[in-house]
Amino acid sequence: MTATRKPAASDPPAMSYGLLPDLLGFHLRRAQVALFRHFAHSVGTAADITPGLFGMLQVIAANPGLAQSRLAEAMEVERSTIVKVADQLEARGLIERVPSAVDRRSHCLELTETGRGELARIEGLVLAHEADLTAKLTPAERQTLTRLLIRLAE
Amino acid sequence: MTATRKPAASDPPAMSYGLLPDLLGFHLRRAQVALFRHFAHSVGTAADITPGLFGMLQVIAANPGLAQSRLAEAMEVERSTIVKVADQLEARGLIERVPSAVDRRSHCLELTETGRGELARIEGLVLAHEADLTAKLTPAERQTLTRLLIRLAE
DNA sequence: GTTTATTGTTAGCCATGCGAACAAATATCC
DNA sequence: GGATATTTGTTCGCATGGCTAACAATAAAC
Repeated sequence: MTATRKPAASDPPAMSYGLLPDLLGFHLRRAQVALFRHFAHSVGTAADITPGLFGMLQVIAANPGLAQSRLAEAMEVERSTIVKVADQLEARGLIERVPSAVDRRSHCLELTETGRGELARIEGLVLAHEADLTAKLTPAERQTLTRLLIRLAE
Repeated sequence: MTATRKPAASDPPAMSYGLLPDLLGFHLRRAQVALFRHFAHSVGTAADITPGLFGMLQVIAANPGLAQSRLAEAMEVERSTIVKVADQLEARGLIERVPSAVDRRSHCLELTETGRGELARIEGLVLAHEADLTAKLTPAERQTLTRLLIRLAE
């Protein structure tokens, strides 16, 4: 006698995902959705920010005076996409568009004082979120995962 | 004497990503963008389909007669999102909404003959895309990556 | 038989992204 | 030096993909 029980008529019909479990993209997507949800719950409730905007802020903070076009290249999006992002961050007082001293076409993105403070606060939340999320993995596994993702992406 | 050369004025100023490289979400996103691009180039050009729609088709094919609400649960999206997806797939002749025999509210999603043929063709393209994409990894690494992603997502 | 829940649908909204077109400013090239 | 290209930020329109809220029809629960 096996451990499998007789299926009852009331059983939810077992769901099949077909080929999907064999595809990396399926698991990549699920992991990302899980991460987004976790971010929204742990960081988003306390700071009104998304992973995307946080990434932009990080790069702006790490490269003072960055022109919008450079940011676009770094984030691998179009220049026109950056306009909206900069509008948002500027409207919230986190960054400023400072006219470049050497090129009158370009705007240098700079964190404001408010922006610096907010970013420091958000970084704490993000690091806590990261620690919480990866608590399921050992440090070695975490590193392995990161490395494999990098190799996949390049 | 080290191997570092004297930075010239014409050098592109080295870009920093701040904290981002320490965050799993950053690498997850990059990997996904890379995968989407690869999918678009290898599958999308030959079949006019996206990873999302392909996933829906897979689940419909693997669960004949699935009601829209069940599909929504399986894909973890809202019922209303499925309406648009089903509209698209139906407009393209790949699936049909068959009225349920036992519940006059629900529509059972079924592949059409065309849909079956198309899906078979697309599956070939997707598997080739997958093989190509993961050629950078050994089979063991591929499996490790999948397992770690699953553990992260649950 | 009345109330509650589920199903599919519509409508409107938001976020993220792209592409095309544009004017201003800068580079390049004879 | 002056014509021609290129770069920069911007706007506008569009597409995708997702959400919520409301609704009518139907089914289930009490």
